[in-house]
Amino acid sequence: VVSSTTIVALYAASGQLEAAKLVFDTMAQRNIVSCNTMVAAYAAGGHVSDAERIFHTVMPLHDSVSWTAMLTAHTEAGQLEEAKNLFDAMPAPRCVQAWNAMITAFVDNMELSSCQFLFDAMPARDLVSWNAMLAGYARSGRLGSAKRVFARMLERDTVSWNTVIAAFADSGHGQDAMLMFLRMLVDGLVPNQITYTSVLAACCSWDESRSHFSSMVGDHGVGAVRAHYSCVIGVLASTGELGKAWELIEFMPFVPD
RNA sequence: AUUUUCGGA
Repeated sequence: VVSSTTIVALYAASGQLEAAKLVFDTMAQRNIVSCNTMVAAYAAGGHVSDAERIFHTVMPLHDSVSWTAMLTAHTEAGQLEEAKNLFDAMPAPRCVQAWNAMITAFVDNMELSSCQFLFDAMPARDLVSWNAMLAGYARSGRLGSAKRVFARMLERDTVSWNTVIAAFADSGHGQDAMLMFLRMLVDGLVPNQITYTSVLAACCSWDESRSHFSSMVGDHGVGAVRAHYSCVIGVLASTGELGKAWELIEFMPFVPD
């Protein structure tokens, strides 16, 4: 059961929902973990009714992972009301992950006041709760509130930093994004592919882009993806260096998008 | 072995 479940999870993680389903359907036995894995797989693919079928008719018992996975299925499908109902129907005590999933459901629907209410009401908050709240304010463009949340965080990880850096970069505050990036490095956090998507977009010259690009690959071992090239091309376009931009498009090891 | 937070799809 364990090895089959692992295979289901691996297929799901690589987006091969059909293969995951095939393995799950042909398993000799299933337990709560394998069912949870399949519910999560359907959730990620936006297949709510299939997730519900497993949740309601295949599984005899539910644990907190089952409930949280099902809640996420509704969120992914844009069903906020159903997500709320499921959250209310969950047996207490609800795990922190369920609270976090519910906060995310409100974030996806831009209901920031409900997010804040849940965040304040939950019995205990972890780093993910803080990051979810931060992402809510960042995504809705409420930079002031985002900064306030960030400042109040006692612990920050790469996700937290990525969220604020992206918030600044996306709102045209490139300088602030770069400053936050430097603070991130000073704090000893490890930048990843997502960090650099914002950092490269926040650059304002070819020299700056080039220096961050080589530091990305050389110092931090982050592989360049097409999005990184797109950011640099965007910088070149914004500075009017169209010749260089075209040259980079031809030079980059990706099909242009 | 499974669920919650950041970019992209």
